[in-house]
Amino acid sequence: MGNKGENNRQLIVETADQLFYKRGYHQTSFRDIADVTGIPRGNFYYYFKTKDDILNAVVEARLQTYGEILQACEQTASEPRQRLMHFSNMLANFEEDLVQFGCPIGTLCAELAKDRKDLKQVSRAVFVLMRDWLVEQFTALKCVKAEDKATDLLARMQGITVMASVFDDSAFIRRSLVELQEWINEQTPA
Amino acid sequence: MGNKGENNRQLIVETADQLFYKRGYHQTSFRDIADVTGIPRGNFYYYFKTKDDILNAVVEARLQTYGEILQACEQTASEPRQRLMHFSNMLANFEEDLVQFGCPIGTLCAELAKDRKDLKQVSRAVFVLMRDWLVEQFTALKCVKAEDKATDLLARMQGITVMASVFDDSAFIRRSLVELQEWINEQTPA
DNA sequence: GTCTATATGTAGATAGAC
DNA sequence: GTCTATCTACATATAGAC
Repeated sequence: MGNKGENNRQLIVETADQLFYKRGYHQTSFRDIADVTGIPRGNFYYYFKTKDDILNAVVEARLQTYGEILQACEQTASEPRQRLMHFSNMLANFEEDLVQFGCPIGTLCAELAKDRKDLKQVSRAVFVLMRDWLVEQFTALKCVKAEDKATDLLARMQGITVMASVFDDSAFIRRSLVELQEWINEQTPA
Repeated sequence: MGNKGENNRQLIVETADQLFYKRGYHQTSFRDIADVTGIPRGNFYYYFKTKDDILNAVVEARLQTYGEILQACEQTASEPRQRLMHFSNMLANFEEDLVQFGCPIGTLCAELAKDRKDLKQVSRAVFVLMRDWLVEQFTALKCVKAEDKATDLLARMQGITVMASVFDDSAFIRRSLVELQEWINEQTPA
């Protein structure tokens, strides 16, 4: 009844999201997306003008997804410190994929920073979303320099993910998560 | 006198090294390397069988380069803690490129982890080189769990680089380096 | 809205003259 | 050793029938 189109569009975006993550943006072709979705290559241009437009839609979808994750962190815990704990638990929750493919957001920005700075700016919106939320939590903890703490936490998680992937070492994630959560517990009003 | 060939080979490797860093492996074509070096595309196959072989040569060259950097850290300082300080100073020394293109080794491994795990294993040799050296330094410091400390330091540096690149923020590198060096100073035998 | 056929460009790789 | 011309495959994107 005319909503088949929207279903197809969503299917393309979800599939592209996964493939951009697990193969990379440049290494994902329309053929790849067509093979997974069963939608012919030519149809893509009914929904999107260019491949870049698909990336824009993927970033929008990720903003939605990670926005919901942040909401879940808020609803599961009322105390900011516990919310940060839940946030950092993402390292454990996505352990297997992180080791194999790295962080979906970090690796996308890293890839696009090299030859598509315009798209990198688009992709980093997901990091901005998370950083802003983290600033709220550190501010609620009455930490000094909440902005710095927020970026520090993201940097710690990115570094852990990069090295875990380099050395195919999921145990490193688990060990580092313990240390990271100790660090979170040390964050006080000063 | 027959050594022109070796010069050309070295020129190809050095140019590929730079381009693989600043554009990425997959996004660097033979045409790109030919344009920079002035060597015709067809000639590449006199020196290398495949593009993958060029990557292997680039990794060998990087092992040489970073081996020399580690030697310099050793020769500049006799105390292990000071050697670690010099090592971490790489963040400041390469600040501009790190913000624009990320870490040459980290981003290469991250890219290849997605669709060329075989080449990722090759590329991570540079990390193994650095980690082994760091283990020596932390062991000389009589730290417990020197292996863990070595990987922790690499992870911290990777995370700092990723976020600095994401937010185009070289000031974040400088601030984080101060905190990282405080951490190095806290590493004691206990 | 859906699909096939195709245009246009470029990738890695090869052949063979010089 | 060096260079040009070319092969095959596949990329994004378009045209137009149904």
